[in-house]
Amino acid sequence: MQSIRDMKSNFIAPPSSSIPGGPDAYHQGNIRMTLEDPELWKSFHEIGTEMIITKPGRRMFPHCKINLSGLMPCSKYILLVDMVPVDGFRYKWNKEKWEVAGKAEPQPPCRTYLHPDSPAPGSHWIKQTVSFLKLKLTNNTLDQHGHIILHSMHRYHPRFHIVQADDMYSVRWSVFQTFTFPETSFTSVTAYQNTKITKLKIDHNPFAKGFRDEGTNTKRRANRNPACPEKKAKKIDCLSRESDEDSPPDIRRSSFEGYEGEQAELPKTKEEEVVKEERYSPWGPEREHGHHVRTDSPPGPDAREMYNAEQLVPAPASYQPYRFHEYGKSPSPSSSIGSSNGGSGRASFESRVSDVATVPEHEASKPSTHEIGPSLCGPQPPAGHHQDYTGVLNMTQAGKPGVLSHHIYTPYSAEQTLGQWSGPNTVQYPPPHHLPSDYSTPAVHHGYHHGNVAEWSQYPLFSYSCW
DNA sequence: TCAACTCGCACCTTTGAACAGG
DNA sequence: ACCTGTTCAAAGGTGCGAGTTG
Repeated sequence: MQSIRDMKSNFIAPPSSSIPGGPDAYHQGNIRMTLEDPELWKSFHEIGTEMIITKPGRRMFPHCKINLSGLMPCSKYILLVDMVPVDGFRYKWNKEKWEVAGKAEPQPPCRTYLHPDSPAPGSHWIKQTVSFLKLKLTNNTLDQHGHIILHSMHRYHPRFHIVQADDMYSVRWSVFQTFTFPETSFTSVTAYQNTKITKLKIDHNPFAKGFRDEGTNTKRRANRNPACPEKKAKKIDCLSRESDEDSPPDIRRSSFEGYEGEQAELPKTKEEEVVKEERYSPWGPEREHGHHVRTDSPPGPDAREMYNAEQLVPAPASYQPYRFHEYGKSPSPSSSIGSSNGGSGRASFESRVSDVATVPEHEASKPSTHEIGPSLCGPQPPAGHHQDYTGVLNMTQAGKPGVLSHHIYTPYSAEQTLGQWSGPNTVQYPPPHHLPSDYSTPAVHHGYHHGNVAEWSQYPLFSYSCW
């Protein structure tokens, strides 16, 4: 596995002491996140996961499911997911393999999916698998449902963020821990390109049971079966034939241009397996240049441990510098990242100063309409007790708590308006002010009650421009 | 011409309301 | 009155394939 900072090769390697599990592991670094169904993910990843994106929104399959440990049972946490471009390219499926088809399109409004249970005490997250089943992907840039907007034929990978915060407002004072699982990377498509993926989806997704060969679906199968035109024959043929020959990893890899040369060794340990898996991942090449960072804690016996990117603010900034370098592209409309914060942000990043999520100062002083109690292990509001923080948050990063830094890094550009927040009932706030460098101000709780948890969870927590 | 995309379809699971029984 | 289990219909999630678009 790898941390976010390793996704781009031009990131300066952080001091080893900041690496999770290192001698100077951050005190919150004992939070562990493992991916559920790693084998399933792996089987998809080895072929080259594709995720359908549609206008109304499409669920992911496999779903993002994680297990958490190391959380403080009484403290509240917020869980988030966003999608990060893996690279700056657009792809096309050409003759059984993915090829680069040019530069990536300008990133659509980036959105972060907030887990419906957020915020919830650590005990809540620990006791069961956390599922992001309802997360939906869309290619509709005007989407009003809060789905995550992606471009088709681009590669993405989900990032999981866990924030210790009583509520969305105190996120400002909280430390992000960001986790990525390389095997969850995928190519967004409007129609499946690789028939192997189609087959895997049909085999494993219960909703697609009707398309299984052994299924009872006689009508449709009769339709799609032989005497079929070339195109159909090709598909069906591939389905049956490829399923027989798609086992060897090297053959699988051959589907991906530029990856044939990589050879993987059999894993000796779990961690080796992680690295190996990346190597024969069809989407691994650029990561070969990165620095693999070991996980904070040894991988669990049953689930593959993911690499903890540790304290990285969930932000496009993690890949933004890469883009700037690569394309010399103006970072606008998030250009304020570069302009308002200059290189300090990056320096902060590079120096592995931990990140603090903040809300704009003016938000912190908003009058409270719903006092939020402390995170005591006393009576907790039900998991469904949520407030409406829509449009409130603007993220930035500063120093590690207790080691506050003045390097303000604003992946969600401090100058960026929150106007991109979408969805009905969305509270529109004026553009946030520049984030203060003084973080000694105590957090102020705000209460904007929102009765509909599910509804709220659909809205982007951090809607921002990636470029 | 063709790749990417949209849409309607059939098939399936999930969900929740209604109901019965203890 | 309350709880539990069952049934059933509606809602919604799938991939397929034909048609559309640029």
